[in-house]
Amino acid sequence: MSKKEALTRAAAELLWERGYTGTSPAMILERAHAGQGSMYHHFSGKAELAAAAMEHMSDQLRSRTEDALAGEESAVARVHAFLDLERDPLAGCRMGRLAQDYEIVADDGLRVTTADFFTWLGDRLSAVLAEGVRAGEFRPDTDPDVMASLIMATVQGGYVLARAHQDPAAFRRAVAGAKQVVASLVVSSGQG
Amino acid sequence: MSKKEALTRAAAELLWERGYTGTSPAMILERAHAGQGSMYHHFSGKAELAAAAMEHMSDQLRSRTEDALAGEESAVARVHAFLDLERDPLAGCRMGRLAQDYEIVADDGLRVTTADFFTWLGDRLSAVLAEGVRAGEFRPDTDPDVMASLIMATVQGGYVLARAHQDPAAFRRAVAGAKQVVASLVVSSGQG
DNA sequence: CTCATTGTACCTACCACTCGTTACATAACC
DNA sequence: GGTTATGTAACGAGTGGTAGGTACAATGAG
Repeated sequence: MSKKEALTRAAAELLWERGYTGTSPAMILERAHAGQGSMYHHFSGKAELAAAAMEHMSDQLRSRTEDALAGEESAVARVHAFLDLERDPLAGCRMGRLAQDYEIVADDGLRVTTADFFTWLGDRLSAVLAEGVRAGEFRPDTDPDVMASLIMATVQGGYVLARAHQDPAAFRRAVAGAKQVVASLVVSSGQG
Repeated sequence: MSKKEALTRAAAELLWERGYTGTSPAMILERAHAGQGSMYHHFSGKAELAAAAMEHMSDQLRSRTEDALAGEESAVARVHAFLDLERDPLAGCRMGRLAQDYEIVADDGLRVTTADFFTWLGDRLSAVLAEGVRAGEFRPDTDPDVMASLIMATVQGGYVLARAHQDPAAFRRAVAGAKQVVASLVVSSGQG
């Protein structure tokens, strides 16, 4: 693994654990077993390294998410698969946590990475839900965009609650609610 | 206003804007027009001042929330009133954002303030929902705890999405989803 | 030899904090 | 009444350490 890659990985880990403001170049260098020169050779500074790390994380998340949302099963099954993805509630969402960081939001170059991720995720969820509506699986009055927002927000909010309580159950409870809601949209169930 | 109060207020503002890690004593002193000695006279350090500021914010939020959740209207109306409370989506939730901060979570004394707030909020929402179920307003199979979690998570997640996109509409869309869900639990509407 | 890569030394600014000090109010003594 | 204790509030200089970065020399593959 090149030093550049080691730096990117170390930065990604630390951004996840401590956020942008809470991560110093020194920490990254130590974890990557690299000297300062390496970092400032490959990257113009902390912000550019963070941007690379964020792209890395975003790619990971997209591929994991796509694994759940693609496939041949029903739309309900795929949305549930998304909600059931293995997550670490106490660690938080790699993208969501960064969106709470003042310096990330202040630097448009960094913020846009998180915004693009959530735009992509919202579009994907919305598309799957819309498919489900077209297939007659979901009630016809289902609003895919609003439901996609609700699902994303529930997951993100679940992380917040779990961290506050230091209890993964808080996350699971919120996600359970989202699953109930999705299930209640299904036409064939006795709810419609 | 005493310097102690000025310091607490300034700290509360800055914690909201920049988080715990991103707020330095120097910033607080400047905003409070206080000298360093004042701060270390009234508080043992940054953590204790932050704790006081967080209590202050928690009290504010509880009173605003209670205004919405109390009252004589129906349970649906009160939950909707809670969801419709005036908020600043781009600023984020005073408590929720801090729960994302590494140093807050690492310091149990600080974290517990956020945990207590969300415990209280969850209990209040759950109680209102349970009332609604008992009154025959909500479907009898409604799970008040899970729905309370879902509502809290949606609001918290809405903040995350709004900050990522730098667009309050993202928050409103998530909350609109929550309101639809609450409405769908109502027995008398044509949905049951 | 050359040039991308990496490490060391150094720099300025800021962080969180300690400490000695002054300002001012009330209380106690003669 | 005057003046000396006592306690609280407020101030800012100074401290050791770290943040984020620059300058430059050493290394090593082609």
